Amino acid sequence: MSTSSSNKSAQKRDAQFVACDDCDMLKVCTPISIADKDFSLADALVKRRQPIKSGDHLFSEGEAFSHLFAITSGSFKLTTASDDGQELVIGFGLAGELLGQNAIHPGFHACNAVALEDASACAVPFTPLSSTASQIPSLMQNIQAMMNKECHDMHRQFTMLMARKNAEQRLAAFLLSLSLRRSERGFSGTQIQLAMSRDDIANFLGLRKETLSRLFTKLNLSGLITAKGKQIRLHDIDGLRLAAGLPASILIPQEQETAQSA
Amino acid sequence: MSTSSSNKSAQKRDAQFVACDDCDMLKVCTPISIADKDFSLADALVKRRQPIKSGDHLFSEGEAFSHLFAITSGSFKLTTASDDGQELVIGFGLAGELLGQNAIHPGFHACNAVALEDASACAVPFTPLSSTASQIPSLMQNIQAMMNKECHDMHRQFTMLMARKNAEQRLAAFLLSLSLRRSERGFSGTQIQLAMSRDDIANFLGLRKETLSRLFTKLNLSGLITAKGKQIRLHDIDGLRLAAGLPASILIPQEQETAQSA
DNA sequence: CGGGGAATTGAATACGTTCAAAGGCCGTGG
DNA sequence: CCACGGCCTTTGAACGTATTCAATTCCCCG
Repeated sequence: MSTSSSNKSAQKRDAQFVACDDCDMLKVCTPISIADKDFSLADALVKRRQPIKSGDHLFSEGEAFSHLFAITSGSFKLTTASDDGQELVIGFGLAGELLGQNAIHPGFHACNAVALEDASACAVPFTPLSSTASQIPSLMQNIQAMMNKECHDMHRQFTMLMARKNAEQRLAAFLLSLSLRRSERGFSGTQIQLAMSRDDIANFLGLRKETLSRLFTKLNLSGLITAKGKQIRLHDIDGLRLAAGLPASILIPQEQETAQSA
Repeated sequence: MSTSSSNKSAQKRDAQFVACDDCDMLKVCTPISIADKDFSLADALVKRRQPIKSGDHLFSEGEAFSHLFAITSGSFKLTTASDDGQELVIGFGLAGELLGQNAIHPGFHACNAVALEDASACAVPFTPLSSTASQIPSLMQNIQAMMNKECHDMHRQFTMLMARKNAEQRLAAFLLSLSLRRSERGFSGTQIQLAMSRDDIANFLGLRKETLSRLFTKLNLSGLITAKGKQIRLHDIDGLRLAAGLPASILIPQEQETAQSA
């Protein structure tokens, strides 16, 4: 849908959109297209680039699982209700990333996906996908691997990021994680326009917004970043890694393992 | 090794062992036995009740994945090296539970499994298992479900238990989790003989041993538990749930979802 | 019975939270 | 175009919780 419209804003718009090549769903979409005689099966299955308005739910906690989603633009926060009813932010979904995959097993969504800004997503209905997958081992494997990676990242994230780091380390690690995830999709890793509020970040990191605010100020003063509202610029990645309590990046060019996906 | 020895201690010894009926591997073992003409295929595949000495590794970080393990007696701690080389306790494995399943996907173990006491485990070689599984859908599904449950528990554990609870809530939640997991295998849920040291618990909970010690004292004084060394007695489950910041248990008889597997 | 590691206790400190207030940004309406 | 109001963010000060360092006690094992 968004591939139409005027030429004028195309430049700017495309900069925010993620190409299929940069999308995590590629490994799902491609086998579908190739395997079937009809080359456009993927197109037939996938509802491409559905718009979601800021604040709207892509899916909600408890909802039956039906589709896998690939975020093609915008971003989402993943939330769940805590035992005492508070909103818990348990992650963020950025353009190019997948959402909903951890609902495959239980069959229902364990969290809400709320658009942090106007966004769009491709929706892959899972029933035809899984029946296709059962005939295409590589597709099944891709889906499996995807879910497992997700699981591992989550585990690592909480083991490392949440439990044993102090406030400053958490924020530094969070910014680095965002940076890395953006880089992986072809966005700038040093110039970041945050979509989420300080509250959401604080909630996600298990801190208070006041604490988080002080930390932003501190990182600003130390020269590691320039944070002006939601515009963040990272000046010193290695310095941030140090501040995050992570090993220096020099030795690990492709640091898949140490990267926490938020 | 421990299956031999005198008759005298048999009674006591068996009390610590887990029967196949109480073992998480049952769903894996049973389909193998049934599916094959040779009813004893499971026996042929599974290396039953291998002894592991206290302090020995069932598997180690980085090691190639080859077997699924079912703990038939004793217990293990799961550890990994943190970024700065410290030991991080990321979980515990109790009798009747599975170990190694989260190594299936990456193909290598992401953590160490260290016996906290003399233990024994059944080892299921994964290659024949997975080839068997590809012919038996239900087996494959069971393995899948197993891994997914693990993933969810882990996620929930860290989301809820680690990140946003204070020290007292963490300890209370930890004790409740142990209690529940023991109950599920037919062990007492109120009388617990800890296999792990205070240090290991503190490490797991992201606290200092001194803090943990003070908390044990506090819970003792409040009458919720009696902790004398590694002998723990839980007196008031609902009180503990309250202390853990969890909703009361009354409404949820089978609280699979709220149970954090440590 | 003695040695040594584990566990507990105490006191001072550091870190994050809480409560309170001020500042800044943005959209609405005059 | 500016003024107003609301919300998000920042800053300040007091407080509470967990950590740190140090000393002591307990308990297991030889």
